[in-house]
Amino acid sequence: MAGVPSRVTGADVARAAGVSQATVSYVLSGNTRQSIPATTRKRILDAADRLGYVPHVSARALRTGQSSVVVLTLPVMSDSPTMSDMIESASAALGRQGFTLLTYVGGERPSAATLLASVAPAAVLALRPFPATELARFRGAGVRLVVPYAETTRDGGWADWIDWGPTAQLQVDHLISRGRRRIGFAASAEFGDAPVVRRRIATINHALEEHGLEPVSLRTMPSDPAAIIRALREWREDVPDLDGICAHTDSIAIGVLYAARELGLSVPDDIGVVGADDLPFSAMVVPALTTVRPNNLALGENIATAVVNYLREDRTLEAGRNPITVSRPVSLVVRQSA
Amino acid sequence: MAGVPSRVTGADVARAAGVSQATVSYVLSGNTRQSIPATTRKRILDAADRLGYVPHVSARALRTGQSSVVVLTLPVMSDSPTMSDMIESASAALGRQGFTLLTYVGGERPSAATLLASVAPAAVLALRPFPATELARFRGAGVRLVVPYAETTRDGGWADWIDWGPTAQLQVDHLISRGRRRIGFAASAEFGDAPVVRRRIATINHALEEHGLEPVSLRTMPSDPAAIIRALREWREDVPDLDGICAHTDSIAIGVLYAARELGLSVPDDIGVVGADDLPFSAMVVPALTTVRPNNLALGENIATAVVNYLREDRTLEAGRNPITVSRPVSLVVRQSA
DNA sequence: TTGAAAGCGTTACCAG
DNA sequence: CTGGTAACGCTTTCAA
Repeated sequence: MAGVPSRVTGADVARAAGVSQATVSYVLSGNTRQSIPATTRKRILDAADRLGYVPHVSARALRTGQSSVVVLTLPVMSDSPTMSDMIESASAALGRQGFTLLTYVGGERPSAATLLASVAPAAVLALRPFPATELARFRGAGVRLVVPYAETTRDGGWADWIDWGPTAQLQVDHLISRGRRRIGFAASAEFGDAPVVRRRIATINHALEEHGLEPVSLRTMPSDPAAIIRALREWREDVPDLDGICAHTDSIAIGVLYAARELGLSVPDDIGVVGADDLPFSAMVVPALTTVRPNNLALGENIATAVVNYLREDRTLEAGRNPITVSRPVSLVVRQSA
Repeated sequence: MAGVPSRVTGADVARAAGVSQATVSYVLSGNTRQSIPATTRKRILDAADRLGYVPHVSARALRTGQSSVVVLTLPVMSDSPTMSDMIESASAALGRQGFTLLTYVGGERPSAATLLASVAPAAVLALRPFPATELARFRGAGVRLVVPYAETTRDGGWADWIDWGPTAQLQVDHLISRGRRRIGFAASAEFGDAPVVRRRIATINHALEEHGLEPVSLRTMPSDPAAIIRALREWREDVPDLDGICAHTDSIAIGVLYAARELGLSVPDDIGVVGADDLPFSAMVVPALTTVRPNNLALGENIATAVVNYLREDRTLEAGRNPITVSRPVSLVVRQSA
């Protein structure tokens, strides 16, 4: 029979090294307030290594009341490289600061209970605001920071996070500078009217107003090819002078390009299209997509920095106060579609 | 001053409900071996609710030695919907069984230490085999299952996992049935010669051999548009009769389609291309991509089931033994590219 | 049916 | 500099 190889504990190491458990803890947890002679230290380190000692996280967390886990909750594991890159770089940056980023993918929003029943995160990052009741749960469980994605909710959810303004600004400015007068926003069904979307539309409208142009025409694009064609045709019927489209993502933009071609419209002559994300495909479609390229590595690092600062400052969670704002560096990539 | 709102513990609930801490534990942890009268139970539940009690996972884990966390480690947060869908459905299925799936994105492979220093997972899933030393670490930390992605490594890593055979089989069978005689495999630089890749090539070669055809011609495609064109031109020069390409992913396939168009080649007349993944874009490119569509929801559920069964059976980790094999249901989607 | 109490593996105070 | 030892919050055995 296999038999569970019972765990090597600090006491085992102490016995092997001929010291007390306390001394082992001082050495292995890197406590600097207690000086330990090099020879004792080495004896302990050797013994720990030989025995294959692995500290018990739960015991440590129980004792210290601290956790090094940061959980990012996502409703779906998005398929955009933007999200991927951002997560990668945030993960690396947090790792450098001694934290571990773990991503939870679940339903609309994971209930606080689900998360708390499994890990005891130091911080929780989310794309949507949490209702006040869930915030309270987190606080009660010792979670020190919860950062929903954007905008304050009526019931006291957290405020701002990633700043989407510049993305929308670049899109609309470019279209206007190319002489477009009637701008539309092609939204994604996936995002509904999430704060992200509202923020971008607000930015666009602000720019349009400054130029004395009509407010943006909003349209949600489906994902089925035939449906996209229909949607664009109807959009053009409803807004005949529509001549510039800001797409929520490159995926949406590519769908619009496809539909335009099928409808016999010329891009960019009849209509200009600007995407957002700069997907690998976007350079290969015909016409090549003009789009907004995010610096996702920088974004991820900005997020990590903001989170770590908050945690280090030991601020407590308070709905609607001390909002975190993370800048999202972007640049315009001009190709052929606008 | 804010002041850390000290945590509500089981003792607090016991005091409020006028019972002992033990009784609280029986009720709140759903222990069935101990019967508790409905009135006492209700009193405890009410008190817990009123006080906002959240059980302390670390304390529980320390006491029970069990964890409900399953960690999936990924070298990069892949941007394919295949991976996304799979993770989503595995997460949901594991959730139904009382486990929480958390994804860790890190470097090549996270060192076991990183993971273990933060969470105490019940199981770890990975895309690449772990070296024996890391496996030992996991075992020492009480991790009950570690499942690398594919094939046994020389130093005793784990064996098989997801079965990629059928995907390759559908690709090559389709090309052969359409009269292609000289088949190539367009690989992705991202995957190098990962087990996944070797497995697929082996399957293709097996099929080719059965039909008395030459072994597959392997080529790694770059991601830069100009480089892709160059790569395809050179490939055609080296293998002039190349008339069918199995691509590792739809992304790769779309790159090939793009290069073929730029080189004045007709797809499918001069060369047939079959992708794998069935990305949303794949139906919209010209010519529309013939591809292999995975049933990712089923895949995710299969993974969850396999993991839970292992955990429930309480098997211990043993390199190279008791391999998990998860089937990956696929179907062929015939469009225009082959 | 309830409760007292023993521990799970750590950390950190305080005496030696 | 080192080592007892008291928590941390929970589960579960054993007695009442």
